Amino acid sequence: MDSADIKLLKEGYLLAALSHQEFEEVLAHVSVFTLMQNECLFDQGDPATHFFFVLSGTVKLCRIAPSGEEKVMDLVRPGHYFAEAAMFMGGRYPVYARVLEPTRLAELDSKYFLGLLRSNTDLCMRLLSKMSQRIHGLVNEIDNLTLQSGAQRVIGYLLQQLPEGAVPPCVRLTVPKHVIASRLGIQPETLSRVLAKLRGKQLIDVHDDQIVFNDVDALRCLS
Amino acid sequence: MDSADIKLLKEGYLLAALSHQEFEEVLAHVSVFTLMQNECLFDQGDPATHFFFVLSGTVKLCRIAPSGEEKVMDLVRPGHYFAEAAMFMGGRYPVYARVLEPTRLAELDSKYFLGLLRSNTDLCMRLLSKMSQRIHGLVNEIDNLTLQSGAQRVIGYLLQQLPEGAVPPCVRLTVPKHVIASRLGIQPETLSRVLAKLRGKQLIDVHDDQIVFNDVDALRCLS
DNA sequence: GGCACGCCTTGATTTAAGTCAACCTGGCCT
DNA sequence: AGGCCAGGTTGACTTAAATCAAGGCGTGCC
Repeated sequence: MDSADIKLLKEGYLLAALSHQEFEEVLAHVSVFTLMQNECLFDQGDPATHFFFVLSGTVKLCRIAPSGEEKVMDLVRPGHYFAEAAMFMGGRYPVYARVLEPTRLAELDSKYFLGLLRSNTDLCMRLLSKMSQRIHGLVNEIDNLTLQSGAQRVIGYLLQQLPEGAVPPCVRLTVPKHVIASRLGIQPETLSRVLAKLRGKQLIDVHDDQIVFNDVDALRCLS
Repeated sequence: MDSADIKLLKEGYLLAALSHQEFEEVLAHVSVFTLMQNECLFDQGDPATHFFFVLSGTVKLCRIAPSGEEKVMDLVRPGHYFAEAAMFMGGRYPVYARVLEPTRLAELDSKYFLGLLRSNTDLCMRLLSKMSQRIHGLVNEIDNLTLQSGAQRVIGYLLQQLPEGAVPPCVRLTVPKHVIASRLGIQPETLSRVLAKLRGKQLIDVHDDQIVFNDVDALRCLS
């Protein structure tokens, strides 16, 4: 664990509220390791003994429905925590976690962290706020899934990925397209067709995983 | 505000962790009032100065999409809080709230309650747990909306409404059908057709808002 | 090299659900 | 009573997306 890792970890919202001393204590309870592509971190239904922070790479959180079909619930990128909700539940992981590429993770002990929370009210408040935001985000996602068409969801996703100052405006898809499709609740074929149609309208150019936006405003209108 | 109200309020998860004395203090900051059918409690975008608890009746939480379409996000029944997430955000209500029938509400001051939280860690922990559960619930709803058909969602909703020990197994729909349809992300016509089809298969009997289940196991298989 | 495999694309077809429209019913109003 | 309106149902039609099927293309491996 190098100093860049430590900086990243400290900036994550769960630990940002800690005093320097508290943070050092937490560090002593963190273990860092790397998983290879496609390795599984935990299975849906495993006891939630730990929660995690992504240092580099990408973690895919998936849920398997009773029917056997599976749905990508989240793609966790560097600088973000995951599985912390399961910690408060004190139960089991409601999803399984697999890495999409070689991924460095920090693993934190749930019991230890719960103890820490009990002794730090401010931290609690920040957490409450963060979790509200997450709820807000999920509510928005439900919006998207019910009130918007597949094409609108694709455009919304692309615009969301767009970095602020990019000139010309473009994005690089950092995960396979079929993963994006699942996240948007559509089939890979449909995603492919939507992109083809946008390309036909000259609104975007697609070269493999590079997407250039020719008319951001027009796209924004469509979403 | 009678003793039944007070009991209900105290059993709600937000206040359950309070000591008797703290609870009495909170009571002094609660105001109770009744809204008539279709009255609006707050609008989407209003500053989130209060959060609420339903003593009797039903509150509909709706979100209006940029396109102008609207979607029922939640139906809050007696014994449940709502708008507490907005309190932690410290911003504005992301939904509007309207009552579906004459409804008694308890209104709590956000600033006061935040102060209380700062002085009570246990309460924080309970809240964190509850909010995790809510997140869990929303994740499940996203499941439903993406990998289940409309018919499956309808069946799932009906089974969820089914009281434990009802013989014969039946439910009464306590809200208008078009509201249920919106909540399930389908059109009223589709809901009507799904129910008609289930009736055709002898799986249920429908008499207005009374629905009798003829074969719960078969339904469970279909969901 | 040549073959297999994963990922993506494209076309043809099917299906689920939305839309549009007509109609029925019961409650409510003057 | 008569008329009106909201809520619900049903039918015909349209549309969006899933499904099925084929083929392209790059990568890795024997």
